[in-house]
Amino acid sequence: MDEDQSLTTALRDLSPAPRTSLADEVLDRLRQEIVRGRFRPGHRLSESMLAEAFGVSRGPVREALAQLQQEGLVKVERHRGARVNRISAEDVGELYELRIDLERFAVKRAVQLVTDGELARMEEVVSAYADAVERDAVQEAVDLDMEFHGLIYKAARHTRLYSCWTNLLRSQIHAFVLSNSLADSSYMAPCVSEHSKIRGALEARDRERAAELVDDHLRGAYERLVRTSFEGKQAGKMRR
Amino acid sequence: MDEDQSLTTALRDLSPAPRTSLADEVLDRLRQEIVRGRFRPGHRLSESMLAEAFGVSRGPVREALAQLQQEGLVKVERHRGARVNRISAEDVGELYELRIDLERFAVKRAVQLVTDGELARMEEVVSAYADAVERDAVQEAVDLDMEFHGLIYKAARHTRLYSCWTNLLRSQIHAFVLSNSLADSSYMAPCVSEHSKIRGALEARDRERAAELVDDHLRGAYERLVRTSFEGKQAGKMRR
DNA sequence: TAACGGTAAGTTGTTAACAACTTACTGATT
DNA sequence: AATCAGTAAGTTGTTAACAACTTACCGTTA
Repeated sequence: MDEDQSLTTALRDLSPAPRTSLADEVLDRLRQEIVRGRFRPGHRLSESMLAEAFGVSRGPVREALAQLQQEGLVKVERHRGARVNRISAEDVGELYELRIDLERFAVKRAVQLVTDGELARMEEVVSAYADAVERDAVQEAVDLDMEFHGLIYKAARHTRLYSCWTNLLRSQIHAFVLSNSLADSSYMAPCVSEHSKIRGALEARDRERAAELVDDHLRGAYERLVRTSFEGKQAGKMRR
Repeated sequence: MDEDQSLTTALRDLSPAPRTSLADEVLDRLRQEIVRGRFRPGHRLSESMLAEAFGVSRGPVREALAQLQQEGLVKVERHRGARVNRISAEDVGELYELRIDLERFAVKRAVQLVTDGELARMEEVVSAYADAVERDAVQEAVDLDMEFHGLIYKAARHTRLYSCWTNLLRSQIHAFVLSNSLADSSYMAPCVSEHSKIRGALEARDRERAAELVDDHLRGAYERLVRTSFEGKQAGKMRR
């Protein structure tokens, strides 16, 4: 039916967000506050204080804190409350060792499954990233960095793999990369062309090259991160 | 001080569980009920019904359901409640594809980090597993299977990797392997010697052999699982 | 007959109050 | 001075009640 067709087409453009729960809103805002460094590591996150600040009751706040613990941004101790996690050199080592393994896995699947729309979006993100780096818009650039890598995971069409990224890796990596980039703005420059090359390998459906590029990109990024954030400490070279 | 020494030694043996939260108790019991098949896929899990059944209020039940969703055992939909997940052929494919990658990763680390105590415990578990298989004690055997693989992840000393196992893989795999083994008791027999060989490679600190054995073990197990549970459907061979 | 509006039952989302626990402080005791 | 019991303040864990939403049912209308 023609009527139906136009109706569903119209509806598709409408109503992107049907209305979310308070817990989700609190979760998103709180995650952003922590990632952007407005709550420092060690800072106590009292449920009642947060509830008042966000204008909700403690229930949704509790839910959000539980999820943020899963993401590694906070630590909740029974009867002792939640604190913002400090990300140690060991944490970064674990995060990147696992990330390299999973993102190689992801990009190899993505080579075969990525859609034209996703490749187009990646190109947009790479361009916007280059522009943000140029303008020294650090926060914006890191957001785009995260989106680029998220697109790779998403293109892999593997729900559990994607969940590893969003629930286990992303938030802590986001927080750490941002704080590092604010301290050392030279971190991001090499990433621009590397992202572009990874996208190119995906478009060319070159599986081995894509995996190799992701590997090199992440190892290089890891090296730069630990060099500026943990120099002096035994930074621990990662084994191949 | 000698007094202190003996005191701490005594305390270490005491109080293994200082008292847990209601949410955790509900979580453990509910997970067990689902894994053991007392709640079938599609079964609605109403918060108030569960609260009454466990003798607690809805709060702890809600927390438990959120965690079980993370583990993949239930699906919670906003304002529509929770249902027990059905594990599809695609789910098993995803689970094992990711599991093979992660468990290879885990065992390669474990080769270098496993302790004598852990090797000893593995030997116990392998023996008990063989015995349970012999006695056709299926449920007990599958519990021990899960413990064996959990020990590998634990020995890898990688908190996020271990979290992948406990939060993302274990519960669904446990549920599926148990239901499969109850239907086809021949599934488990080959695992006994394979477990033993993996333990042997760990003890011998033979990294490549351990990884290869884990790979073969899991691919073989996957083949047997899909053969009996999804024969007819396009089971999808896993790429190497 | 099929589509529509209204309503009732039952569910989840959220709140506010109470119970249990942790922590820091105070003052007595050795 | 150091240790310890007692206590008070503040936190989280849990509960029960209320609000918002989903769903199914039922009679009406075209």
